[in-house]
Amino acid sequence: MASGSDNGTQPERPIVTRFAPSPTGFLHIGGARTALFNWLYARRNGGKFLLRIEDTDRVRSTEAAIAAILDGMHWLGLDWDGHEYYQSQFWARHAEVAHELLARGHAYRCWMSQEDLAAQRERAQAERRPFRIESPWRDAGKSEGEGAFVVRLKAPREGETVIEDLVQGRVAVQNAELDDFILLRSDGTPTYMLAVVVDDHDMGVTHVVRGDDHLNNAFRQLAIIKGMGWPEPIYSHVPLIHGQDGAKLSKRHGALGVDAYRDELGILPEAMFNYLLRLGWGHGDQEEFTVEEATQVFDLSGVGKAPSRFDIKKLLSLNGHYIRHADDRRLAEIVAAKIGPQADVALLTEAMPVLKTRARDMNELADGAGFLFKSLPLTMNEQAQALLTDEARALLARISASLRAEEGWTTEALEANLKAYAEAQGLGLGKLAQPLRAALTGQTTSPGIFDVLALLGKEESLARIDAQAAG
RNA sequence: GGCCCCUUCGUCUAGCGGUUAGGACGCGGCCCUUUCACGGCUGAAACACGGGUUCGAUUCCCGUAGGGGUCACCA
Repeated sequence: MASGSDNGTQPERPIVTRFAPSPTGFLHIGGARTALFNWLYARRNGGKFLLRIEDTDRVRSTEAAIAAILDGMHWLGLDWDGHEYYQSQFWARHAEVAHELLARGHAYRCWMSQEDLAAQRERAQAERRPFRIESPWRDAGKSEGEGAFVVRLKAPREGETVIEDLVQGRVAVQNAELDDFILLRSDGTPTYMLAVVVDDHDMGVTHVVRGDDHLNNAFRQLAIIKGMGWPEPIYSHVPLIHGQDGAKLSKRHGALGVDAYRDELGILPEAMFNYLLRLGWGHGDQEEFTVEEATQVFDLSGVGKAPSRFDIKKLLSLNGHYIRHADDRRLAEIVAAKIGPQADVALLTEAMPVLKTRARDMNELADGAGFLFKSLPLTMNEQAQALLTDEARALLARISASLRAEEGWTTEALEANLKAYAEAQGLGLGKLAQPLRAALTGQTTSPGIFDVLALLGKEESLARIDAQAAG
């Protein structure tokens, strides 16, 4: 089978991928999909999938965000190998590498002030030429400046850097475009650019799968990797996910954490898994994938290069599909938690087969189950109220009498009973079903009326009917 | 603006020189039917544009337009 599982660069090494979120927010759709692709690629190829929390930004990183990310990954079934890594633990190592680069002549100390830099930038702007930092310290040899300094990479200026990206294909950039970015800040702390490279190397990461907003960074990072003489990872830059309007999905743009999809929108993890898998990736005409199937056929070479839009309608549709195929007891437990203490898991489980074809998310499912736990007097919605005309109430009274005589209170017996009654009265079934539905549920939509009767039980059914019956 | 990437129905996608351009979501219709769903059938709906290359381009190349990403002592 054709496969992008390796492009020949490091064929001997076992595959290691990683997901490296920064814990400044919750696990968002885009991050979840990146994690999913990394996980699938590792699982598909018998490799390892690692998790590294990029908590270098101590101010913005929070414990709550870390917990939410781990929780979201557990929910989606994305398990990582070994313990999770924390980038902040490796500061000393990052600095060590920076000094190694210094020693090798691939980096230099720079005493340029931020003011000097701003002036340089302004001048470039005034002359309408692209700005690229030009530090006088790049080739200053052993000379030293005064006070605080940063360590900059001495980026190559000749030639070009090429990446054979599993998703993007061959991408080349002129080295003249690269700048002497900062490795170590003036307070001695490492920048992200240095830290990722060092950590990925130290963790043995062979395949870097991430959002394509990092594509440009890859060229810079490669300069560090080459400077250290380390093996180059194989990159896969996955296109970003956009919102319905085509704009980048962001926090202020309706992006939610996966926990919100679970708790507020009532999405099942298998639906989210499947939706994310199919967003940006395809495998022939297949729409539905079990986790097992996905780990057998997923390949990064099947990931498209264009960004894709998040479509809640399709997610919901898939979710409805998975609800219909989900275990009744499991669904009942989730619904019971939404309904509250009056919910009865056993009854919900029994009702689930006729409930679950009518819901696309767990909230709808809970709403649909609501009638089971109502108590008299029932609250009627407007349409139900309108159905209960005097004529209908009179009919209910007669049906009540007929039903009272029913001994076998099963769906089948009730169906036979009511059909016989309707026929005897020369009425269509619809004539009695709707008033019954209104009386029994307070609504005009519900599962089949015989099922409703059976689920409610004889006593409760009759009580609800009698409450609306007249004449 | 510089650099990089992208462009098949409204959306997610299949396609990898020759197809009636396929599937899914959504939308319309029909069937099933006690309501609403589910399910089944069916309809409308796309190769951004312009040049090449070729016997033949959705497919390969180059432009144009449009979209996206990135240009920090953030990650």
